[in-house]
Amino acid sequence: MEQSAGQSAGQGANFIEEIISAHVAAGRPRVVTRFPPEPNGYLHLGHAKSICLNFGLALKFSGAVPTQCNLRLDDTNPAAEEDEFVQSIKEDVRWLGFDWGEGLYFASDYFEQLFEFAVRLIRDGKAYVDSQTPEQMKATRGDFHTPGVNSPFRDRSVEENLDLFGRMQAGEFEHGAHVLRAKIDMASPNINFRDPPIYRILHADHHRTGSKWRVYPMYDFAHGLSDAIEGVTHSICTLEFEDHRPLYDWFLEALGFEEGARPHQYEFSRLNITYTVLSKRRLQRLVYEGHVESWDDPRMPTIAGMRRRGYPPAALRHFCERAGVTKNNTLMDVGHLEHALRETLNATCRRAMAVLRPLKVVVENLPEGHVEWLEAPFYPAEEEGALDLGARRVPFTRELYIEREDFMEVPAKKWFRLSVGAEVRLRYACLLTCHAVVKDEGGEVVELRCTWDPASKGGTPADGRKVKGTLHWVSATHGARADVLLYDRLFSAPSPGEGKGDFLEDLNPSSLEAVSAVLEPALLDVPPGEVVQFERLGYFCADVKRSAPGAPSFHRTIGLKDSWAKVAQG
RNA sequence: UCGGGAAUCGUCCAAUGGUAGGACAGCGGAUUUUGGUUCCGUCAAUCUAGGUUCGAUUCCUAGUUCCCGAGCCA
Repeated sequence: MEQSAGQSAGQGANFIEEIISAHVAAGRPRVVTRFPPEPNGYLHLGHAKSICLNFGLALKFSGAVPTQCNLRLDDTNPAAEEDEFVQSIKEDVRWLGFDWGEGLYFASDYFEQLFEFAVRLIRDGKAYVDSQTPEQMKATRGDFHTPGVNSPFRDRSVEENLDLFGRMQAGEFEHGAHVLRAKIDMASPNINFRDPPIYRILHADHHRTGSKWRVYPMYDFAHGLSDAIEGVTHSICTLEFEDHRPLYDWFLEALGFEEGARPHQYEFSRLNITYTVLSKRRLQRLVYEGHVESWDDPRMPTIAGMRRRGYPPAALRHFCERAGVTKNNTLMDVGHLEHALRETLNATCRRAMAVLRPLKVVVENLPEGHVEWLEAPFYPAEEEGALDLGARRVPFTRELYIEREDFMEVPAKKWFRLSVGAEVRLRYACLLTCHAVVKDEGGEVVELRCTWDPASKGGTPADGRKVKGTLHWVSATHGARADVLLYDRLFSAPSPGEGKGDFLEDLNPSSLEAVSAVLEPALLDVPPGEVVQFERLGYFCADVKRSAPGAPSFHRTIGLKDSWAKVAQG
């Protein structure tokens, strides 16, 4: 969040920063933004981008003028909104690393004022109660090619409108009987101007105002006015609201908010990422139809899901920062996200060894019952002067496990892992040569007979001979058996549902696989929520939900880059 | 084709009349007790056609393609 304090946006500033820079340069006294989610679902990566943008802007310009970014829950539709979502939203924004200070608001805080604003519009002849049925309204709205026609109720008197609106709120009418509409222009080429509804009857209790209200304001009416009430200067939203902007301005104008002191709306394009879905509707289906366990299923692109998966907040922030802010239609390669993830994890995670698919190795020239505790650092010494952040001891015994895929009976070309007659290094331990395989009745390799070179203890041979392959391993006698969950992308198509009827047809059937792994002893101390690199495999997170004290339950956050896989493919 | 938007390497983002640059991905190499990391190198783009200009990604004209909009959702 360092960057020159916004005096001049400078090179690489996005278009919104440039606009704000110009405003600040022209003497605007403050910058106020807001993040306005509707509490009817969990926040996802698309929201993260908006959060980083809005809160990031307040941070960026704080050196130039007083700034603030509010968190406003846009709770104007009690039918869908729940307090559970309010809590998760607050938690997610905080976890991402942002602070709304005193600026926690609810659109429902303004219901009283909003109602008064509506009454004012009626008094000014700028709003009326329409008593057409929803079907009639739809039919008289016209379409892209034909203008709408005026409602027969359009010219009701102010008194009648006031009376009806009051009785709507008094609960005298059923949902759908009447609606309050702004009186604008039924022939406008912008359909949002064709007398948009601004208040509807909803006999639903609200999570904060209870049963007080029987009419609730619509988005177009409530949003801009809430911005104005809060003193928001820059109201940032996504592109689909672009042609709502004239309406946003219309309400502010109609209610006398002076140009120059009122908020303005700016739009940027929403985030799309390959192999995932980021629409609230689709995420709801995944949860409610049971395709995932919950909103925080580690395969979900929700912030809660990604947190549980093992994403550090910095990875999300870096990703959003690099994704940029424009009005282009984009589909970002998920590789950008994965890169931000690995980059962050690589810099912070401890290393340890675990074997996902164990194959037994017997070190024949080691005595039965032999145990030697070898020291292994938690962090690789990448550079000179790198901090030594501790080490653990790993038991070396006669019977070990290595990764099944690290042995090949008939070695492929460029294979420098284990095969009969080949020598490899066991990381931190020694050089090891395989002499024979033991197979079961089915002909499957179940055990390798090997010998170690005692003059290579620690992994460095006395004669300095080169060994290309280094394998991870775990003692068969000291290793702990544990189920490890391997998550993969939720969808197998870059654009789920594209060209198909339903995005669910592209669900990846193997997005979750459980393996019975063997963990080195030090892994048993990993606290829930921590991510550790299992060397040569990837980053694994001790799940906050499934772990028990002293018995972490790991899942894969993301694998390491695997250039051998490419070589092997040819 | 009614209105509103957008078009730059495979992907994302810069360049605001003066050498089209960065990141991700890819490819090649060096280093490496993780086929990881790191480092070096390399491939690769201005939607099209006209025009203005010494010079156009940028300005003008015409076209093309894509996205959004007809909830009492947000």
